[in-house]
Amino acid sequence: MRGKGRPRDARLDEAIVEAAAELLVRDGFAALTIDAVARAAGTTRPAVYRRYAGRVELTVAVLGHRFGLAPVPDTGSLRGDLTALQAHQGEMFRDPLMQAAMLGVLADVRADPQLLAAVQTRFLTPRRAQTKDMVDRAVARGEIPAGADVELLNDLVTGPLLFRAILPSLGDIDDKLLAATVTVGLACAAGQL
Amino acid sequence: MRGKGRPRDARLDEAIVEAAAELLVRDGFAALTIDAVARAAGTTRPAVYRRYAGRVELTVAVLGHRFGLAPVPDTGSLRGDLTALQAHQGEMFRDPLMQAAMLGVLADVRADPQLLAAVQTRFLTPRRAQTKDMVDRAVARGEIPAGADVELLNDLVTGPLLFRAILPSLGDIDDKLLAATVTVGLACAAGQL
Amino acid sequence: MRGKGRPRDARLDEAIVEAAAELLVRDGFAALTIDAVARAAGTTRPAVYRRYAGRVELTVAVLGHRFGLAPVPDTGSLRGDLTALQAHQGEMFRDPLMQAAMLGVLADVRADPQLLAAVQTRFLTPRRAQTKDMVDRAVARGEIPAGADVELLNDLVTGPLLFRAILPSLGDIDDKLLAATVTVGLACAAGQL
Amino acid sequence: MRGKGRPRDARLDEAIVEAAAELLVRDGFAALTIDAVARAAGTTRPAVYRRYAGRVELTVAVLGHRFGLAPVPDTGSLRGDLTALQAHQGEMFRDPLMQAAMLGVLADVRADPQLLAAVQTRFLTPRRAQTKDMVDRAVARGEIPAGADVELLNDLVTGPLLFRAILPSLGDIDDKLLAATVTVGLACAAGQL
DNA sequence: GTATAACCGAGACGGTACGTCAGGTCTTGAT
DNA sequence: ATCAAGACCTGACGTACCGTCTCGGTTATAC
Repeated sequence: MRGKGRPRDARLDEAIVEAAAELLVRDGFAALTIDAVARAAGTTRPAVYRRYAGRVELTVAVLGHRFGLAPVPDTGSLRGDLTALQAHQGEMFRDPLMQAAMLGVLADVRADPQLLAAVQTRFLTPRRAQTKDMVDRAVARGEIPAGADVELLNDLVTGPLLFRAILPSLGDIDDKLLAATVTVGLACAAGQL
Repeated sequence: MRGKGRPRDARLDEAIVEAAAELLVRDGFAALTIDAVARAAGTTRPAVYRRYAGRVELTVAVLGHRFGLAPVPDTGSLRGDLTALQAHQGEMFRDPLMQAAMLGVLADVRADPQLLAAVQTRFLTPRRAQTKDMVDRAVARGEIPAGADVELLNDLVTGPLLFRAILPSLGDIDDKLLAATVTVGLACAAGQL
Repeated sequence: MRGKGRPRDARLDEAIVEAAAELLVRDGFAALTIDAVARAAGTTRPAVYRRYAGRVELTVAVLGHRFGLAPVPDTGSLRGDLTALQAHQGEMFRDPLMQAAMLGVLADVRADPQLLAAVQTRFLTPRRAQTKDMVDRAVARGEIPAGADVELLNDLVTGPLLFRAILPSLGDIDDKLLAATVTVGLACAAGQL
Repeated sequence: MRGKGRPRDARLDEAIVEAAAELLVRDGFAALTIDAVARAAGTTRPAVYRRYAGRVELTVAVLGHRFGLAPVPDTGSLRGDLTALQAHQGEMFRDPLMQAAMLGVLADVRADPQLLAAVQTRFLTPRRAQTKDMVDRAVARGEIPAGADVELLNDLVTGPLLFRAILPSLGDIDDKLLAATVTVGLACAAGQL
């Protein structure tokens, strides 16, 4: 079922993604050019363009490769689930690669609706579903009443982490912040917000 | 008292800022080039460069011009102050200009420490001071005990708004979100987080 | 045997030379900018710079393209050869393109020895060789004694044409002038000057 | 009859012309900018522009200042007059200042008819008149018949000198050339061309 | 004596053109 | 159909210089 011509070099696939990740961390998204990636990967521009339509698509692929699907936690309590989720999110937003890449991708994505949809289905929707499952389980357990606003919950606990990830001059994403967001999340789930 | 050379054309000052604002809203920060701004303003590149060192500085100026110093509210109660603050922040983050410009600026700012400092002193520090005043007044009134973590408070109430502003596919920055953040802010100020 | 990269667009080659020629005739060499050429040719500056190092090189190429190697005449007599040569030179110096371009090139060439050498080998040396051949043939035929000063001959017959070509207010390069220079050339070749 | 305002600084007048002459010889006409002249003369651009409309006008003034009206020679014979004239012209065309400035002026003059007229009345017309006087005297003396073509004569004797002045790679303007042009001039005056 | 006017320096302005960089595309010849 | 190599065309860059203008101050003539 494979095409007729010469097959793609698998080592190039990997070299390109690795080169992109390294360049992102070292020089930031603004300095990420397909040219630089190709050079760092020991190949040429067309070889990169054959795999990715542009630097945004490449960066999204790099992020997806590194920060794949979150491990769905089921700790038995909503507090435990939320704590695990925030620990995971904290780790992700603290990662230098994520910090370097995130803003640039988001900035460029605004212009292209197609790209926006791709990012959404790859990153946002799964997380949202995960949060919903978490809340549903808590409702089933009788921990909280039904009817919690899952979107609100998600944004309240994720927003502060994102905020600190964006500007390096703000405080770290430390345990105190994570604990506070967990408390906020519980209150929101309980319908107190 | 005035400098010695030929004075700057005030109409150009305005035309440039207006052209930049319009282009930002229409095409986004990624498509904002000094070239395009100059053309749209009916002038030439050097005239723009004489006023701003680059597109980031220009964008920061546009934002500063539109979203000048926040009106310091003193409503007599912490709840009132927080509500006013969040209403103001909500309006700002809902503005298409802010949404179009913010991410690009933040992305480019990461690389240049000098630029970062400029953005910080122009936008972040004043807000932070404002929040601190608000809390101090509440302590003086006896509404809350001293010792609240002002930074944490600020990030908890601002982060969710920013989050929704970043991706147009998420929910709006509606009254429900603002009310929730006010409640979260009060709890934080009261030391309950 | 062709290079490896993408071949040059032949239509651009032509469009650039044509645009340059047209602009030269219309506005003169002083107004010939790479910018204007690129615009008139429907392309961009780099495309022009890839082909020519600057406006002087471009102009030299245009002249070389239009006033290629002179057809070597051998009419059987020195008088016939000289008449043919002067007819050809007269036509060349009467051409509006040559009149528009010549002075600017010569003015700029003075500064750059490398450019000077290029112009010399492209335009001066061939003509000089041609004149020498003409005289040698006449000597072989027995028309004139050996030992004529070829350089002197050349300058005596070319100088007056150039002089009239330079300033449009002087007289035309008419048949009377051409006939006079032929007579002068014959006298010079015969060693009477 | 002098204007009302502050009179012009005569030392500046001189400093500007001298600076221009020096720069012309050193760097050539192509590198002659009003800015450089002003700096070398120890003044500012507006002071130069107050005196000359541009670099061409300035250069013309410099040339006029240096190569003023030719001393009208009347040696008693046409041959003597022509020899004197050519000696003078040879000296002029050999001068580095003339060689540096001439071509640039002529190139720029083509575009501007007004400038062309100025150059003509300042340089060409006087010379032409001089040649005519010379021929008229010879006719009066009975040396030659009336009806000689003065313009032709002028171009035949001046052209070769100009030609050698234009390109530094050609031969010098030596005595042999001057002698040849004198002979040519005599032949022309005698109606033999 | 005072007003007027043109000059002076200093210096920034608006704008044209420059020469270059980097982005994304295309062609070639070979695997 | 892929690979490397490499040149292509284009949009945009940031800079240099031009000729002009504005300023505060000076120096002559004219009222």
